[in-house]
Amino acid sequence: MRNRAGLETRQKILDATRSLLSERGLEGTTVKAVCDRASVRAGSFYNLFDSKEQVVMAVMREAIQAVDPDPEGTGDVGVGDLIEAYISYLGNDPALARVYLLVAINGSLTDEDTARRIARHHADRTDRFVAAMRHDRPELAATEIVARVEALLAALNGYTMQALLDPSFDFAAHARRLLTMEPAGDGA
Amino acid sequence: MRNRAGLETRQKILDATRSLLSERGLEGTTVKAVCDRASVRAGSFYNLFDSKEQVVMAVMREAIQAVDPDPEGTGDVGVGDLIEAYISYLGNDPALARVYLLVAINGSLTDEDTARRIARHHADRTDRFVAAMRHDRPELAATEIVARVEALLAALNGYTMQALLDPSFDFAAHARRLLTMEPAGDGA
DNA sequence: CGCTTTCTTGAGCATTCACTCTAATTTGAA
DNA sequence: TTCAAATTAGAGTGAATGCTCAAGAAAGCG
Repeated sequence: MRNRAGLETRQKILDATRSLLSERGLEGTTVKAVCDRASVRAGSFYNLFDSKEQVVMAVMREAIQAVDPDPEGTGDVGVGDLIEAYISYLGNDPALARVYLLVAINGSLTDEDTARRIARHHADRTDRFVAAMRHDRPELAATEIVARVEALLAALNGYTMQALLDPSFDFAAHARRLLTMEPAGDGA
Repeated sequence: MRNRAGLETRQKILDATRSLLSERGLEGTTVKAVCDRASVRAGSFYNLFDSKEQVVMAVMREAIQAVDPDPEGTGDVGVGDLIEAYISYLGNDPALARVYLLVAINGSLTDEDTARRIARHHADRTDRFVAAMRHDRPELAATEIVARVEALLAALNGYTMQALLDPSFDFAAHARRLLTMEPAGDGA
């Protein structure tokens, strides 16, 4: 093993970047702050990463990956399972969830690649939820399922945002309640 | 009228700041960029505003105000009216909506005052929607109404975020569809 | 032990940032 | 027309940013 030390430093930098992004946002996450928190000098940073942007993107990819723990191939997953997985993820590592929203909204304005990445992830997530709802409610029409999933995910994202803004917000309870909601057909 | 010129310049600066925030986000909105777009020199900027933060806050207050056009005192407003108002606002001036989300998520991390302002606005908006839903469905229990409004607003915010990320997203159609959704009581 | 590769250091670079200041210009009341 | 206040211009400040680089320390191989 030739570069163990380098890998350890790399991890320290990633950890520092993730926590800083979560605590202070994009603007507050400077290379100096990252280096200080990681106990590393600027030279080491640029020995392992080409730019600040590259680290931020690495953390964001980490966040995207984590948003929905991968049930890879499991066919009998319901919407409830996906929601529960998301709840526990957001409870265990709120930092990553914050980073996701932060970088999505900020990065998408300036960086086209980020915008595509986020869009792609959202499409994948929608597909996953659609499959889960088809498993739960095989009697529903395809378009109906998509519409419900879109509303569900929008609400989930809205609650995530709220949790980011207000730490005392009970995300789990609100998220679970979404499970009991469904279209009435003809509304008020 | 002693300071008409100053007022015009002030407006030019506010317009430039709003559009820049919407297009490039907080980081991309520099004082130089604002001055360039407003065709004004730095000296004029600081003659009218104390700091960059002050202009950003002014635009944000504008955005908060605009998010829900004020029906001030009108008692017979339904949820549908509020949603339609929001749709037309977001359609007519997407820049302000983007600014709102942007500053809410970024500013709340660093600035405590912004965080309070956003929280307060969210509470007010919730109250408005609760009143509207009470008008539509007087038979529902208070707690039930609050729960539905919370889900509705979360979905609305989620869709807003999506519209910000993807300009081709049909916000109006999705927002209107939320009107037809309601809890099933006992879900799947 | 020697020797190459990998890693770290930390001073320092160019650039950009928000912001200041003085002098000049414009404005509007008298 | 006069004059003072309001407004603007634009060079300039210091601090902070992302990033570079030459030199040395540490690590792993023979």
